[in-house]
Amino acid sequence: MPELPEVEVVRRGLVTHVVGRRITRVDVGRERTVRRTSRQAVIDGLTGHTLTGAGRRGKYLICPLDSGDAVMIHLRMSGQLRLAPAGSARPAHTHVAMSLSGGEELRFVDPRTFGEVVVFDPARADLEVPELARLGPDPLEDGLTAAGLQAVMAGRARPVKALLLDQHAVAGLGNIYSDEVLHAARLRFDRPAGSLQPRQVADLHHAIVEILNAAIEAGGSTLADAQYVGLSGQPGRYQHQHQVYGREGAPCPRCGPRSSVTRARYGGRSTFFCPRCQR
DNA sequence: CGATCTACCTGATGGC
DNA sequence: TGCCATCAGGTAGATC
Repeated sequence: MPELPEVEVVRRGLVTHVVGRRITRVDVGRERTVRRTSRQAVIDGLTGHTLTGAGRRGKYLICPLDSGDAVMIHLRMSGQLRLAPAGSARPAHTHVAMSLSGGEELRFVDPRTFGEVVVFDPARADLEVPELARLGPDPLEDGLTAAGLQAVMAGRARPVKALLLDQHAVAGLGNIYSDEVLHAARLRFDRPAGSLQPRQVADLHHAIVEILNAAIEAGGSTLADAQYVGLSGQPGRYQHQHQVYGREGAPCPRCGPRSSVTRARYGGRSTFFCPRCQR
């Protein structure tokens, strides 16, 4: 599932392959993908225009257009952006297809249709994409510091994992990376956030930055369901470095055979941790 | 404020 | 072979 590293890999792909190329034609299949506005608004907002950049905040892609508008793309659970030769067979669940000058097509493919494509006026962002303003700091884009993380955690009774997953607290972590980060920082998912010692917050901050950067370097994580691949269809490689996520029953990489990775249910989702070294 | 639940949606997988 | 239940999880919103 796309979290910050996967979205960042896609963003970089857009910078390399899409920014600066004119969108000559737009097809919108399923209306649900453009539900925020309308089919026509997305077609009109993109056709004949060019992405002048590609930005990211948390898991949101935000690309300015030469019209003065911007396009926001959120992959949610199963969305993919794929670049392919024009005229090649479109994958199932291709909901938006943008023909680019130069003969390729940028496709938004999303089996579960949770994802979104929105063209909006940045001057009206508060009205049209209000969630962007509510995002917490992006650990990489906004230079989140240990002190900044401390401010997020301080005095909170909520489990530390709940805060890591809360995009209003910190933007970009999802279920996979929050489990990995907590393992690296030796913290249990259900530790009250406010109970962390300054040293532990510093460790957590360090783990967040290190793991997100390492995952980006590795091209993101592609799980068995292959829900995430990059712009050119390339899978990520960071799943091979996962220490706990999806590894129930395996020996803890830090404790060895003395402890095995345990799966718990937290907030309706799977949580993987080592009961020995995470406290 | 927060905990918990639900909705949204499809595909893969496991049990029988 | 099919059928049904379950799981995957990002985010918003309702409810207590």
